[in-house]
Amino acid sequence: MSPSHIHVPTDCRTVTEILSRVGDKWSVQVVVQMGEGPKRFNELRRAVTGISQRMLTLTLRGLERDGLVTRTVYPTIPPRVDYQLTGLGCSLLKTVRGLGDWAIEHRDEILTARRRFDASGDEELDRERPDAA
Amino acid sequence: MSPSHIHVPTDCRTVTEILSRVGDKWSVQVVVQMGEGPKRFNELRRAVTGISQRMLTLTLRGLERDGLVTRTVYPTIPPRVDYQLTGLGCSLLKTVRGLGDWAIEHRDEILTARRRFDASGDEELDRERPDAA
DNA sequence: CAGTATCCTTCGCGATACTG
DNA sequence: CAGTATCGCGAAGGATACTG
Repeated sequence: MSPSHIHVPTDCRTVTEILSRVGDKWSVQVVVQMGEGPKRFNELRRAVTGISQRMLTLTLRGLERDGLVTRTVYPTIPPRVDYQLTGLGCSLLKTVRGLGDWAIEHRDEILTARRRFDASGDEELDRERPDAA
Repeated sequence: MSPSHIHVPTDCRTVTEILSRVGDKWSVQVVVQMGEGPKRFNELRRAVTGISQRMLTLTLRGLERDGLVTRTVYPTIPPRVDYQLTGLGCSLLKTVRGLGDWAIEHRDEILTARRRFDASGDEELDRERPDAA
């Protein structure tokens, strides 16, 4: 019943905390993979290039803890575990896509700005040490 | 002229890279502060509670490098430096607010899920060591 | 297959001191 | 006021080995 439309300082920390979830190295990529439906552990591992077994486990635990994914164990041999986005997870995915689209849309602008910035830094160095060239 | 609506693998890394900007500890908070207009260095420092001088400098440099803020130096004594969002920076702020709103909206759901998860973990421990209680 | 446990490295970040 | 330079810690994350 707390008025969520009123911004109190507490919200800032909460938002930052949740943003750090999104900002961590793997969560978003894992969530995106599950967007297409339930996935098994090694299926995710192959889909998310570069992730280690350890980090996939930790990432999935974190997402499960926050109620973003469900973990379903089928006690077969060999064992089978399915991970699936919850409603909350789906809604996060949608929101995150907004950011993803922004990134793709402005990718070139950013890369260009970066090159300009780096280049202008080099110029300053050249002015300090004209004999460097 | 590259078809930005077609997803090639390269985009994933770019998106991740830009998401990590958003996910870092201070960038978003600094950007939000500048949303209300140009700000001076120490003004930002006071507004963003907990940030160190070093991190504010690094954060601002990063944002400037990516073309998200401009840095204007007034060669007065004492020196005065204004930081201001660019158009690109403003558009990022808008997008990030989407995520912020999501976080505020689902804050309680997440916290509840967390408590449930942590509690169920304790139960399992109790079952393994019934004498622990 | 789906993990857990352990070790080890890298790096983000804070604290502190100094400068134009 | 607005930085830069240096040091050190703790957490994040990778590699590897082992298990039900």
